[in-house]
Amino acid sequence: MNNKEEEQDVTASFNRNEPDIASSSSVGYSGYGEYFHNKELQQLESDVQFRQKYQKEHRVSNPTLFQGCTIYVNGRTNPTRFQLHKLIILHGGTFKHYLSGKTAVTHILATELNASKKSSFANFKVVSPEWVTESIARGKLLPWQDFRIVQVSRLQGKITDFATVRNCMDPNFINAFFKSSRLHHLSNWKFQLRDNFVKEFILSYNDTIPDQKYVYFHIDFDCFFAQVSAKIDGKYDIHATPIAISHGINNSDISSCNYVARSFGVYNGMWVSSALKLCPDLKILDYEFDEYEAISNLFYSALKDIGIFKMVLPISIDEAIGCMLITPDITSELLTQKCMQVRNAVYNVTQGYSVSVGCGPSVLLARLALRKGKPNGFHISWFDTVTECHAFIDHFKLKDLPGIGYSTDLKIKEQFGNVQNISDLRDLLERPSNVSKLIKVIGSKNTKKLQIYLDGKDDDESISMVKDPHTYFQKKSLSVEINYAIRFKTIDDVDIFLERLALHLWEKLRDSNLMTRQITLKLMKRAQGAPVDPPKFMGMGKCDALSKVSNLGTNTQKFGTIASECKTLFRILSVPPEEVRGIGIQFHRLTDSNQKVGQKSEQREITTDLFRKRDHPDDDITNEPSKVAEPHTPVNPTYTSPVKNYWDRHLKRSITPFQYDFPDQLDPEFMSNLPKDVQEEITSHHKVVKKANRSLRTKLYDDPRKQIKQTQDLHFIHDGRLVPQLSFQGLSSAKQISETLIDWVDATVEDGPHEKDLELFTSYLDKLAEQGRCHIILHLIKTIKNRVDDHYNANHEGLEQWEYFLIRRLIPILNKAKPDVKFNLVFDL
DNA sequence: CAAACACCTTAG
DNA sequence: CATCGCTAAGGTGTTTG
Repeated sequence: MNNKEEEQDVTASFNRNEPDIASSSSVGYSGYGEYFHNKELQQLESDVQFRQKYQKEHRVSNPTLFQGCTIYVNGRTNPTRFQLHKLIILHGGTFKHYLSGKTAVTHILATELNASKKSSFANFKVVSPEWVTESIARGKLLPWQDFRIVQVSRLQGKITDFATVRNCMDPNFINAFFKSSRLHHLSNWKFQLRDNFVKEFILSYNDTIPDQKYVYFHIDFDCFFAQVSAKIDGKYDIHATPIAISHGINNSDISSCNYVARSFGVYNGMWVSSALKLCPDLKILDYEFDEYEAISNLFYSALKDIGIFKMVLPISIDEAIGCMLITPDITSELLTQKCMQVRNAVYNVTQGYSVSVGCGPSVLLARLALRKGKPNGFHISWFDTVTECHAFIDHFKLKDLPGIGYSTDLKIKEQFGNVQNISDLRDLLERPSNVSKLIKVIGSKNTKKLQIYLDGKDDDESISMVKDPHTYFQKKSLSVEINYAIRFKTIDDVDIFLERLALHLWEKLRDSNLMTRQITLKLMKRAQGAPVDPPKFMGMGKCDALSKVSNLGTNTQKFGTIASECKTLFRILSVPPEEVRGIGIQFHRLTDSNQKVGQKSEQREITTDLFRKRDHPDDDITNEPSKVAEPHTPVNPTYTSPVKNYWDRHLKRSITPFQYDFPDQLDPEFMSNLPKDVQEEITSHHKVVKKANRSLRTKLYDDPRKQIKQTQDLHFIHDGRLVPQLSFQGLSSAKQISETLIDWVDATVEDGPHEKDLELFTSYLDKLAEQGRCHIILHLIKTIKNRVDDHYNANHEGLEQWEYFLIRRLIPILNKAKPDVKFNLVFDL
């Protein structure tokens, strides 16, 4: 099995030998139990057949390694369950797909066990998959005890059971929440699938793809969660019992329900309480996230192994688009055959899960066909005439079109009255006046997209997904948000939580080898008049969404910078902590951190020499969070932060660009009357607020010494032309500007300069650069550099920021302005 | 008038 | 006891400079 070719060969023959039993609902069985029993027998038989065939083809004798072992694989493993299945049966073992059968399982393979699995598997030999691979490698059955999965809680060291996590200030809250959040899982799975796609794409498509035409197959599980959870639960017939997946019993979302339940009017997204009114017999089952992932892996490997797709585009955990190269001999018979082949392959590889397939000449038509094919079937939208195509599209509802959601649907109906089917919209848009009305309501791009869809064609986004999937699936932003169970009492709570949330996102940034240059903080604020306790337990209720971006001016992967920026942004948004119902952080404008700054261009490498004597790292990549905030334990239950009181006192007057008028200096008398720990609390808080408030603009205008003299519109002669005299902060003489810069550096050695000021200053230099006035730029940079050097012994964080600013933004301006100038000019500084 | 920004919408 | 309302991307309208 060490041989790569042999391994591939195994995969191919493994699939060929699966019994062809997937002719959808026509499988004859009288009850679930019997079906289950038959299914298992068939599987056993096929395993044995496969083993025999393999032995014959490869002339190997009867394997005995795992003889007598009946093995079940739990959760996500490496190698995958699919691969382990092959390994086990090829070496004489028996593979069990379910634990619910009568035959005793001798071993369970798992990488980790959660608390509930730990207790339910207590009487089994639970081992890691290495037991299988190592045994095969050594050619003998190794003692299972050496591969025993001891305790997961020891491995993870965290209590992530939501029931034991008291509230959002619990250090394990974020983990506990995400572990149970279906939406988090959906997003995360998508992230992984896209990531894998991009990685595989580089390997398998490094040759440029010719401008190919495809036939698209949109493949989607029928009520995925419901199917999988029902199979795990094992008690109900998915075709006879109404089933829904949800956490709770009352105001809890139904994430997936089967078609029996839908026949009662139940739908996804409905609360359990209302669903039960429609369908009192509805069975509510739990999520089985590990199993969803395992089945999805089988699903994707099945799609790749069929061999009819040039490319399989990941849409989600249970949904993919297969792209088949178009050939001249395409017939509807051929497409029919391919659809059935896909359905059978998935059914067999996943051991009994049904998918539906939609097939068409565009991504859009494949999607609409899928809708028609559901459930447990397929449909092909292949038309000879435009009229036929229009007729097909016309009978769908507006909301069936991708991109038309609840809100857009409503807007269109409000504008045009009751537009039921797409045909109604087609008729409306015959008149140009209606087209402009539609543009007013949903915008020009959306209108254009709709018009393209009316012809059964793909919009630009779908085209770019298909033509340039590598770019399309590349990550452009990273974010995290939690809008559930968020309840804060003090600004301190917020800071601690923000730090944890930032840590979560920072880890993703680090793991993806990325740096960010722009951070957004997003808050959900309890809407005016909304009840403090919303109908849904711990829910966010009706909220207003607020957000604020911050440009860092440099690419960073520094946890400290990121966390402190988030805290600053929170203060700028000025939402009282107790009104916060949701909180999120986003990173935008990402760059690759592997691409070492110095490598990129000769210029940068040389410019870093400017500061070489300081022996500083030349990028922002060193960044381990020094310590993760631990929760402050309240002194007593009625404890309210003195920071909040202090804050409230200054909340009344609001005159600055920011909503808070915070004193520049802390009142010493006020401070000295406070206990020491409270003093510290205020000082640290004050520091962050100071940064939020600090802006060179406001500061300078407030400062009477720096009252701006109105400069006359003088012009300097440069390069034989008249150029307008530039000014920075209303100051125009070089001397005045230098003084300002020195003050600026002095004022910001501790906390670093404010981004707004940096931008202001850079744009001033840019203008100078445009005019080729390098000597002035040089002079100004030199002024800053000298002043920063003067402060060097102070060892403040702000100095670092100044350095980065000089290297990253000022020197490039200089280089750009005079590319022919030798770099020793820079050294003349 | 382009870029930046805040906010909205969608999908699964 | 309840309950686990995420996240990336594209669009729109307004402000800014």
